[in-house]
Amino acid sequence: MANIQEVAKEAGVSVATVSRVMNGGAVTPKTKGKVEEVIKRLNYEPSMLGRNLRNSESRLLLVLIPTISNPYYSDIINGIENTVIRQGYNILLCETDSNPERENIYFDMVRKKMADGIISMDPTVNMEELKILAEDHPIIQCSEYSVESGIPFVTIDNEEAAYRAVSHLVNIGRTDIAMINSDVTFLYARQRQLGYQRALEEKGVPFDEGNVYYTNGPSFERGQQAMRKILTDHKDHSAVFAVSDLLAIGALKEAHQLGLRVPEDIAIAGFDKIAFSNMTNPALTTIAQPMYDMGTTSAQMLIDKINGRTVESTMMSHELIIRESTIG
Amino acid sequence: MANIQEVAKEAGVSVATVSRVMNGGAVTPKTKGKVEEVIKRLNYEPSMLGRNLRNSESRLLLVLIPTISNPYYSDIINGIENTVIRQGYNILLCETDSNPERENIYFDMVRKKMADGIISMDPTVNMEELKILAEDHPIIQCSEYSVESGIPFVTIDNEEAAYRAVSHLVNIGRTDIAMINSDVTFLYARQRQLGYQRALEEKGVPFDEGNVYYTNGPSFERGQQAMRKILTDHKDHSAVFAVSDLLAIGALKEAHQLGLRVPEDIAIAGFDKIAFSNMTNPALTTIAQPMYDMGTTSAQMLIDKINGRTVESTMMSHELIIRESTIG
DNA sequence: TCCTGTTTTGTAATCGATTACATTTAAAAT
DNA sequence: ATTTTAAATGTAATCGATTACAAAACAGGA
Repeated sequence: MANIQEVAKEAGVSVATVSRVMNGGAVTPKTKGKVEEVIKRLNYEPSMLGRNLRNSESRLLLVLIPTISNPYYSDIINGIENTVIRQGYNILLCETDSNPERENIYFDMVRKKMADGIISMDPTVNMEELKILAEDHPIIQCSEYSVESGIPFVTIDNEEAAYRAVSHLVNIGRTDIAMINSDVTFLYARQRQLGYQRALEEKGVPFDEGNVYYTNGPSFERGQQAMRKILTDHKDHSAVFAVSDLLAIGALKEAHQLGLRVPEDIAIAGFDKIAFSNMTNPALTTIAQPMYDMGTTSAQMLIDKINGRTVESTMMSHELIIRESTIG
Repeated sequence: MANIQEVAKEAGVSVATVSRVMNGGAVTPKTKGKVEEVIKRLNYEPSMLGRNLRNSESRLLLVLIPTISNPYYSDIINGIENTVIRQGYNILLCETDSNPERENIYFDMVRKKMADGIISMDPTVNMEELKILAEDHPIIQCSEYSVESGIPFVTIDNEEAAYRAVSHLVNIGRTDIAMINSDVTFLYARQRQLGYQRALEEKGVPFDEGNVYYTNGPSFERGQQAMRKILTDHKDHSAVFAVSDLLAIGALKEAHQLGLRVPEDIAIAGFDKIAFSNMTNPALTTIAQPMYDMGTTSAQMLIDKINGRTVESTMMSHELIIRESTIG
């Protein structure tokens, strides 16, 4: 592997000239041609390590997610990726597994200059640590956020979205609605519960804490468990609102397993519009978040922040997608 | 942000001594304590950029996948991640979108020393380019591979696995089996078709090319399309073998949509045992690959290769998981 | 005390690029 | 032809670590 010195020597010029040829500096067409010929002949590829050290940047951005197995993140990541690649950056997908140790490895990468910034989408992130890190390094929150942290964020109006989903259930005549929530330590969980509550109270249905079933994270299995609990409680719910599609799909599976028809016996609505929400039978009513745009927006915000520009938190729009699981 | 120079000056020692304190060299307990105090006080974090340049390594490994939205990869990636992190590496998840341009960006990262090696899981990878890259850089193929490339690989016996799945369908009395294959430019697709063929012929059912439905990639939508075609061809198939769970889940959805009962009217088997294969209704019969182990194995192979050790290609075991979609 | 051998510490080169500044070369103006 | 001005090129410092080698400090033995 040739380096810039060898190219310079072979072409009979200085390293500065080679560098200029590479980066579009002022060089005579003649020398440029000569150098380019040598570059091609020696198969020279400039080392990013040298350049990065000199420029004290890595052009690597971290994207923190709790797990890649939740398809919720895939479109957001797509948006991020397309945005940053166009500007000469790359992303490192960081799966924390909600493990503080793992998380710390990634924080360390930023501290040690191996990454230029972070987009955090991890609801389980250690906000204290993140806040401290944000004092010295560019960080953006996407989807899940904390206002008090002072770290810019991109999100949707969770409360309003949940309100709309639950209102829709009420409007099709299902007032007896159970809620499958995840963990109220997460802001989105609290916000969506508020929306659920508001929709019910507005229709004169008193809010009953007993109708909210909390799970330990938004996974398929937890959705199954919650649904089993709901059905064995024998409260005759005619609808279920789950705060995530994975939970809803789990609930759907369990309802079928226990011989119920969806939506005839029980309607189910999810949240997020992950790809799989359309693959179930019946297809799932859900809330669509502008995933891709949330990705591009947060990515651009991060790059702006890296470049010293000031950035503003953004609230994005959402949409209720009515499908088979709540029709009838 | 303090650097090693400032720490050295502040502690009244040389940079060499600071480096030794950081990396466990020989230092007097007294100096060690003094330096550590300064490190803590100045909040010093050694820059990886400097170290990496000096050591000409990045300790970053690339993992090439066509798309993160295919959950097939998540467990493999988990295995890779756990293995490499323990050895001081990190992975960069690279989504190529089957786009040669994107792919080239990642290849460039290796050429430019921003990554130390590659685990390729992308069936659409440009094998010519990969082969050339492998001459100068450590590369391992996982799951999808090419023997002729000479690049070490980790895989399962696709032909045998498909043979078992199809034999199972025959054994439950369904000899009239359609196959939903992806693209035969992929080795796994050809191998699984061979297994399908062998299972049929062994039971005296002649192979009929007309019963194989090719799709443009293993996605849910393609599975739906293929199933629609199968059912409108009116050949009265009593079973479908799909080469991937996503295809099978699409087929399942379409069968339901068209009013068929699974497995009573038509049995469906998939391949890969992705998490969602258990969330459908009915749950999907499928082939389990030792995903996590494939991840750890290929990761260790890559690290071995980086360290100049010789590595051998590995064939891993698989398992037929019989579930509701083929019972009855 | 002096010498030897070992351990600790420091000096300076190195990794591979970029870039400020100095110098040379070429073009334009007189 | 000479001076002025602009463009091209080169020299060397720099980014922040590691490490070979040199030098200094210290211990033990005579």
